[in-house]
Amino acid sequence: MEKLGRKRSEKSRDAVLQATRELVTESGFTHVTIEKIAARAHVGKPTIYRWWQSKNAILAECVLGGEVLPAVDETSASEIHTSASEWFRAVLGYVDENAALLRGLVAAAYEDPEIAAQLRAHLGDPIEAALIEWAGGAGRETPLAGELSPHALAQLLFGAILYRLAPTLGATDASDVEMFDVLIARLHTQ
Amino acid sequence: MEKLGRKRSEKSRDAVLQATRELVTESGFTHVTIEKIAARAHVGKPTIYRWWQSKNAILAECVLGGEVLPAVDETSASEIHTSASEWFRAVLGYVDENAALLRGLVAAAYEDPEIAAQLRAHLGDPIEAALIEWAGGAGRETPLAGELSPHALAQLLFGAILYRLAPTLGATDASDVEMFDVLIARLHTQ
Amino acid sequence: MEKLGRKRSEKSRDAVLQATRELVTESGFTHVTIEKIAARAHVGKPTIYRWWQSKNAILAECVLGGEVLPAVDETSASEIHTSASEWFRAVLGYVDENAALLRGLVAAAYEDPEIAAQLRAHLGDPIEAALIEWAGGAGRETPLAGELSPHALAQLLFGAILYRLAPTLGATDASDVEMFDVLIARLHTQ
Amino acid sequence: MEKLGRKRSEKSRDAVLQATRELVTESGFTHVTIEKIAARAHVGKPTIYRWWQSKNAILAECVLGGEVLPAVDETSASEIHTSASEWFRAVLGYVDENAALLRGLVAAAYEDPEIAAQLRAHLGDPIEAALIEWAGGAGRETPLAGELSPHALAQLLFGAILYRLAPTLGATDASDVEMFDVLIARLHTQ
DNA sequence: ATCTAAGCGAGACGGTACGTCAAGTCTTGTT
DNA sequence: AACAAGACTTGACGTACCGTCTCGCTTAGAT
Repeated sequence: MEKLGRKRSEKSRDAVLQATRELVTESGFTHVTIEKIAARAHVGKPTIYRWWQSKNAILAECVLGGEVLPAVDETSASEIHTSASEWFRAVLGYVDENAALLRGLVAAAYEDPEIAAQLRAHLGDPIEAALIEWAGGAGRETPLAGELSPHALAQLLFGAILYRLAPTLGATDASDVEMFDVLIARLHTQ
Repeated sequence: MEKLGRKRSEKSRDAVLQATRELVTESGFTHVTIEKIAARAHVGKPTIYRWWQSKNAILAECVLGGEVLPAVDETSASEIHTSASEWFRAVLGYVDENAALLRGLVAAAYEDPEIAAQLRAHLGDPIEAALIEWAGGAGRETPLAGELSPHALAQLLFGAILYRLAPTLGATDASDVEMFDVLIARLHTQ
Repeated sequence: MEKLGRKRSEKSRDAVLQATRELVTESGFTHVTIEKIAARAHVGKPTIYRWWQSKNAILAECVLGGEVLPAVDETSASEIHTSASEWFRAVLGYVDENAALLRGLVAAAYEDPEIAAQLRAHLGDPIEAALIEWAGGAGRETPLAGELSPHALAQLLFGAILYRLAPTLGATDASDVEMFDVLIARLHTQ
Repeated sequence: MEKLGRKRSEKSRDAVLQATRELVTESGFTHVTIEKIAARAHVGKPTIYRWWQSKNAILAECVLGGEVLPAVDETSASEIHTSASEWFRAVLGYVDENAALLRGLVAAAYEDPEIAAQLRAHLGDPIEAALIEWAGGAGRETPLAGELSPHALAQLLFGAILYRLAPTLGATDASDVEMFDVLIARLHTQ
């Protein structure tokens, strides 16, 4: 038995995501409503509810929809610090570009574990994986005596991103990158 | 010209704060409404709007109302690490005790700069002040070569608290304390 | 361009009007609130505000919604008095049957010209038209010397209805009909 | 035991009545609130509630407070029509001067029997008494065959006043006076 | 000449209803 | 069967007034 009826309209999907991006950027996630999204996207509300569970889910798909973070290149040990530093700069670049959207998503994550899980999957886990890779693979996951494990360092970096995203709290200057450079240096020192 | 009219009812004030604490703990900040607070506190809605600007403001007063963080004791240099470690443990204890309320407050901070400023004033600034104190006073505020400044370290610790508060993201285990111990060791090492 | 979307629910419309009729009869128009109407009719407040401008407008539609007054039969000149007397008795019957609703509507008319206009259109104008018909048509509209014009008589009868509706003021006995009989006799005398 | 404490402040009383008169004239009785009266009169709300039962009661005292209608002069029979006509003109003059206040009072009367009773006592009863006087005293109260009794005529005139007060409904022209002249002529004819 | 009880302006209180906004569901007709 | 449009019930919003209740402060007869 094959499926009957019309296929899902990609045009509507894209219009919804685009409208959401615009509205969040313009007025902040709090002031975005499903009704405004539907109106801006020329889409019926039932269409939205058919495909997304909540306003949070639309936002998550906006931010984390495609490929989010760059892959880690395999590099020689001598270039690790340079490569890692560049990689984290790219991460921060992505964060800054999507600051308004991510801010809303982070706010949502504090009340909705589902969103928190998606944030972890698309942001936290890749960071930790990259650090483990640089630290020398899974075998080195256990914390070094008196030093930070890749896991702990990932937490720290994720926290730094959360801090940077908070309005007023975090400046958007380069201090985070320098912090990271100092910390990453600890990873391999001995 | 003296103050005329009836005085503000402290009973109502306390009832509102207590009701908010209960409701946030029971169902999460998102599901708390002004109407439910008013009903639970046996208080009229206008009374709430007379004294608080928003639901966020009530929450902020709940969490940050009294004395929040312990003061830093003056200690001898030899005891710095012990003392700092204990102090940060106390901070985390406060955070864990008020986790549900703080989670809501952090979520609000991501959309409301006013709340963000209060969070910084009551949590971030005391942490930074303590670190500066331990680092040897204002004269040592500038970052040490290859090390973390007290300011950067405060950002890192605040970020760690944000991470710990996020549902699913942060575990409530002792790892943050250990992270802190490692980092604080860097402050004075040279 | 055709009409899109869902049609207006006649069920809701009828429920609102019925609930209003009941509530006005039970407790008087002053104590009727939109919220009570909505609750009794099991209808949302926005639905009410979508279709009616005010509480007054709902009441007006309740009272003046359908066919209000009986038409005037064409009758031979000899039967005019009998016929007119019967017709006015029917008018008073309608007034008495809807006394509670009309009382509220009249009260509203004194503060809201819109309601006053509707009252005139559905009650005053038909009365005047009937009197003109009995007086011999439009050609006889001008006042007879020393007598009452149909227009003046209509004002008098409308005033008598207002008086009868006022609580305490007007008795609900038959005196109005007799007054009318005396007055109508003046219309055609000579 | 005599009364202790301060006497009622006549200044406050007058200020309340004056403020009410102004507010009703400016915006209509519906939009007048106790709070606005208190503010305009520089008077506390409890002072108002201490002396008046309701907003209606304040209005009633505004309109019907002093001497309302002129007394009927004793006149010779030959001058009755002239005298009665002048008297009713004076009544209509009073009505027109206080139209805005009376309109509110009439609206209130339709929902509040207390107000209706006051209206009858200060307006309806004097009219009926005057008509009885002109008709030749109490002995002539019974209706004349085929004519209107003074009681019926009083109802008619009161109704005409109600009609004249209603917005849109009644014009403020002289037609009511002429109507009255025609009717009063019926009183004594035979 | 005090004392003291009531009246006073001001304004906060617990409530009720307002009119609006948005949520998520249901209906209608079109593609 | 999925779509755009839009009416539906529900429930919370923030505001306006209600009528009551403190607040200190007059004010004036009783002591």
